[in-house]
Amino acid sequence: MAQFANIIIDISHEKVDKTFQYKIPEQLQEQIQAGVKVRVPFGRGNGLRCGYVVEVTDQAEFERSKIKEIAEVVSGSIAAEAQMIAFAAWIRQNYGGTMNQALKTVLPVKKIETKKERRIVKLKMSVSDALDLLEEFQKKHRTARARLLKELMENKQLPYEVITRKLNVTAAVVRALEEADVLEIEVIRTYRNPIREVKTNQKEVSLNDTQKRIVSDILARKAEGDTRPSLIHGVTGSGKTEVYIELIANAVKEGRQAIVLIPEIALTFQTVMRFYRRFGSRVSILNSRMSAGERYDQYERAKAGELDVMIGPRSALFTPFSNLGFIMIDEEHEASYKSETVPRYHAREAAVWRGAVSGACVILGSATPSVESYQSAKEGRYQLYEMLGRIQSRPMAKVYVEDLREELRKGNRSILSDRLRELIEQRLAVKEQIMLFINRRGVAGFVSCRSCGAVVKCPHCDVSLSLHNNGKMVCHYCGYEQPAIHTCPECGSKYIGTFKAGTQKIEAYLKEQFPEAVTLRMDLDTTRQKDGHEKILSAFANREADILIGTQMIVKGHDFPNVTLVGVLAADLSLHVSDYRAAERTFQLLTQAAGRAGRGSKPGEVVIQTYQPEHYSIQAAKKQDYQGFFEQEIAFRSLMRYPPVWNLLVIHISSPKEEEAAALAELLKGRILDMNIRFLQIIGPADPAVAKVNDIYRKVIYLKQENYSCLVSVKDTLELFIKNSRSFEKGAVQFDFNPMNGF
DNA sequence: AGCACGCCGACT
DNA sequence: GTCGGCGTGCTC
Repeated sequence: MAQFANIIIDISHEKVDKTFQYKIPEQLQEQIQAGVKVRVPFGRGNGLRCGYVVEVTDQAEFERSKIKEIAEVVSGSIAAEAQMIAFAAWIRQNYGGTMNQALKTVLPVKKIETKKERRIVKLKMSVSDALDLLEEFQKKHRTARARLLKELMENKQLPYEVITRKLNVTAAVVRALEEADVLEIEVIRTYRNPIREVKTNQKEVSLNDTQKRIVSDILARKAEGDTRPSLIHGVTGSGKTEVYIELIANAVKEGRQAIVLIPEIALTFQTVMRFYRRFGSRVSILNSRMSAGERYDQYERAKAGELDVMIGPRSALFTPFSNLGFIMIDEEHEASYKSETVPRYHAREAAVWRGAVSGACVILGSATPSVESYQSAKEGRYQLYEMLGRIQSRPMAKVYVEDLREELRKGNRSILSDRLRELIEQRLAVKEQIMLFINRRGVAGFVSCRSCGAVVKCPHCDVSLSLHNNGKMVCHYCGYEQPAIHTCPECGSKYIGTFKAGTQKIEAYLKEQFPEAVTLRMDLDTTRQKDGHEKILSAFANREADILIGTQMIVKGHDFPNVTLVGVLAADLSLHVSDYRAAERTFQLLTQAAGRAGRGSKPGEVVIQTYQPEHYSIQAAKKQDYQGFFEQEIAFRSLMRYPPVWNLLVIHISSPKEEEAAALAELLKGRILDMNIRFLQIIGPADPAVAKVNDIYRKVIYLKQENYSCLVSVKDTLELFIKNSRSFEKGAVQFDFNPMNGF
């Protein structure tokens, strides 16, 4: 029976923006749980304040004698805020970290300038009277009053924060002067609306038969009480968005609210406008470019019932709607739905939880569903809907796979295969546009043979070895290492090494080969400035350039009707990162790239260049055969016991001292072994891809087990162990369940 | 945020 | 002395 409750006091001020521990009195035991609103004695005066229970525990984290008792439970509080606190508790439990870290992800940042109310202080007397009063204050050494009055005489009105912060005048002084009729305080509510006013067009779009069938089936299932999430597998251009909008409209009609999650990169003006035209100013957006204040305002508007729909990336999931009816996750396979900081939650899993708790309908959508989701659908945890035809029956693009080994054999050592070069020339001649795509991300130096395509792999893990700067080749899964090689072990060729070709090099090469063509380049360098991303894409959409070269950012979202040729320069790049999701990611990228070609009335062509044309992810992408890919991939995951068949928990250990990190890792491993869990596979401690960052040394341990909740309980045990062990004061430990990115 | 405590100049 | 006002620090 838990004795203590950690409580966050309901005062919006940084100084008390943390948890306080209280005893749970006997008679309240049953009512106390995360999210419950309570009243507690607080501060020296023991005045009763409202607060929310954030966590229930047996651990006294404070001197026991100083812990006070909870006074009472505030009943009937199923407020949005309480729900979000229960959400934080769930996230902490499932992904690790502290309750404060979980709260910070779930609740909006409270900052002084982000208050929903702005208080303005105005002078309430004539200047001559004020002058007399000022003299009196100065004479009597009432410095704070004098400072404030002088400033008010110069400015007439001042924001409250300026007075307390810059002028260093306490609230008590302001209140005293208010009572003395020297000044008055005006309260203004200000919300920032991030979307410009636009005429709305409420007219309903007519749905085709497939769209209608899906909408009515989802609604029927909901009416029957089937709470399972739905997965919509819809190819690019199949009209998924209309289905989402229809379902949202339905929830709104019932007086409920909707959250739409979109990967940040796809959150374009076009996308937002589609929702905005239908739902008007009751739609809002969140994005990472917004200031903390703007984001806070959006959460406040939602809480106040001024919004029906919130659109945004991962963090929009935490919009405090009180009667949430619908959660949509578009492009659900995207890695950006997994948080890269503690707590490392997955927005898809968290959305499913929130949907279940609030009775909201959860819809996942993708042209290339994640292996996890598709597996869930196959096993009946999700309901699957397929939308495999394009609207107006536009033909799918024609896909060519070009073997780069063959090109080398023919003597072509350039970055363009003969076919791609030929097709580029054709397109330039008829003034149609071309996109060239290179996947540079996560290319942690795998070594491949340009002659036969062989990639050096770990003999134990079936993932590529990475070439480290010290000349060794290392497996990031098990720590296996071997010296770097200079001839191919398969064919003896000396054309072996890491693949290096940046977007800049490619652009330079194209300028030389096709001097008449106008090129645009999109990568981290060219998009760093504000809206750089959007500028380049709209310039290309306006046909200001013939060829767009870029990394994966160019294959997401955006419609370019005049693009009829898409080239993938080296599909292998994403295939050989040392990551069990490499094949999945490659298939997704190739499919998306193919979806870019021929979205207008003209048919499209796609050229995929690769050293491994026989690989199933490339073959499946060529045939645009998701099913075929899935069957092969799930077999591989099953064989290698990777997620979603088994589950993986990665434990990151870091410390400023190398020996310390290694020692802590061993200590944790020892503790795990002590638990003596059956069928738990322990790998490591090993060095991660980047073993040292900012002079912090890192180690990783991988745990594999079929049962997810078994890994959660391992995490619980280790968290307790870490908390009670002094050895961990010098190091940090993070948990990552089923990671999305390479190690 | 709100409250108490300790410090400091001013005044009976 | 001691009173009133100001600044600081703490709140489980």
